[in-house]
Amino acid sequence: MTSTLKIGLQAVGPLEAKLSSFARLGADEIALIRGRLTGPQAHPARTELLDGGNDEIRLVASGWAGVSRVLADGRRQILRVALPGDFVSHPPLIDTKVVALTAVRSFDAKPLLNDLERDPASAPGMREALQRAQVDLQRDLLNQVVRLGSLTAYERTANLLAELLRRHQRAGLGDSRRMPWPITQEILSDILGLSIVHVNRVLQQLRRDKLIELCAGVLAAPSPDRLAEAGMVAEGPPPRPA
Amino acid sequence: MTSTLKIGLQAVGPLEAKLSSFARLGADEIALIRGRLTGPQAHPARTELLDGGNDEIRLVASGWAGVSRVLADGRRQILRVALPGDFVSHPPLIDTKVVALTAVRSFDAKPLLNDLERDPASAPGMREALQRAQVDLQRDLLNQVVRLGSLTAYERTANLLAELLRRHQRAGLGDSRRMPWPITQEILSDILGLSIVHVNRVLQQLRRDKLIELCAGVLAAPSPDRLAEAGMVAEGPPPRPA
DNA sequence: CGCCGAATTGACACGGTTCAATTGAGGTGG
DNA sequence: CCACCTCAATTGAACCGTGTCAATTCGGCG
Repeated sequence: MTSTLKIGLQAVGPLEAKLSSFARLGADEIALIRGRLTGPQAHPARTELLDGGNDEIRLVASGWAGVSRVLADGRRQILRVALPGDFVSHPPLIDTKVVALTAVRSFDAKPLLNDLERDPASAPGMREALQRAQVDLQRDLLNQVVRLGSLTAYERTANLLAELLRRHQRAGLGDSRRMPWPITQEILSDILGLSIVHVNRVLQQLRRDKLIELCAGVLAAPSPDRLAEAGMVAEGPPPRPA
Repeated sequence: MTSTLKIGLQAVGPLEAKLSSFARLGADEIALIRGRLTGPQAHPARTELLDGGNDEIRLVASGWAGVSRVLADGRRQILRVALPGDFVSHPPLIDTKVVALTAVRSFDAKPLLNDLERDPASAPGMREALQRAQVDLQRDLLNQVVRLGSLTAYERTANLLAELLRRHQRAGLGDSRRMPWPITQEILSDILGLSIVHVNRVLQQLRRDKLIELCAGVLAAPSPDRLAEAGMVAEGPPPRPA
């Protein structure tokens, strides 16, 4: 077993879990995922994930990535967070890059997706799952607009944390109450469109309100429901289990 | 010539102009647009554009529509504005509806899109144009996140107005300096995530700064470039002309 | 031990909201 | 033709959420 293969086996976990939550996958389809992921790469924090290729698509295998736009005067907005199991590609918005928020490992997802496009019928479960994942992505993006446009700092933060918890759970990372918490408050402030100082105070308030606990790189929510409620989360029905 | 056909001929204007700005369309393809638009409908302001059908897709022919989410306590965020020539469908986010911001006329776009899906090769120009329009839509959505997350009220407003000017121009409605302005400041405040009172003050400031003029339902920008600059607009290269 | 980035805290400034009242512009009925 | 109603736009004043600046503490890590 080569080192690459070892990495590959770890890597499929989150993607496999995520897709399985959207549609039932056959053993052959899971094998397809494992066999078609190539070009493993390690990205130190703060580096870009994509090079020039305009149609590049990579799968985040571990760590958190962010789609971020930097304005002329230095303000930075992170448009979306990509967790393990998520795909990233060049955003159509100018001055917008995909950067590693933590250390990240990724794979080239082009071969896998090309195969599917060429012969959709060969992996019907995958195809449906990817479609649903795409819809989910769009939903989270719309929700990010609501977060930034209509929620207070406190609600905004709770809303984001609830979303990240759900996504981690779906990717098989952590349970519904706990997830890794690898990012700084500065990064969080760039996601939420708040100042770093205010993020700090909001997090403290959330802790005082017993909505979250934060220690040793792990974020725990004693009651995910109360957290979601505080964040005005609009919950749809859970996806069809596999 | 029936009344419906008359409406149809007016309706293809914006869509035809928009798509033509993305790819060269053959005469047969334009005829396809005209022939395949059915189910014309008139929507009074403040009503929903879509009924139950989950896969419904409609083309806005005149007026402005908005994708809006209403929170439990009544706060409303308009996620995106749909102008003539834009398609609308059920958003994946819960509690989110497509509503008429002004009086709107629309068509059922399903037959047209179904034809294209069934036989993509029959209208290659259309296919490419629709793809580019889709990318453009995604870009505007990402930009809405930046607007709400990182820009001040003044910048936010300038940025939105610049975007609406560009989109109107692309749809062949008004030139690069002028566009119809059919919405109230309350609606604008729901797009920008600001209070109605503050929107009023920002608009006055923009007028004092000679960035916009507003009268008789028409918005004029003496210098679109300065407006875009004030809005921190990240301009990409213009689309390939037809 | 000493360094450095991240987290935390306090004081203050400011952008934006809220409340409340006024003005202006159609639209309708007497 | 005027009176009246309603909704949108406008204005003023007070309030408050959030940003800014600056200093301090904390926690790894060499």
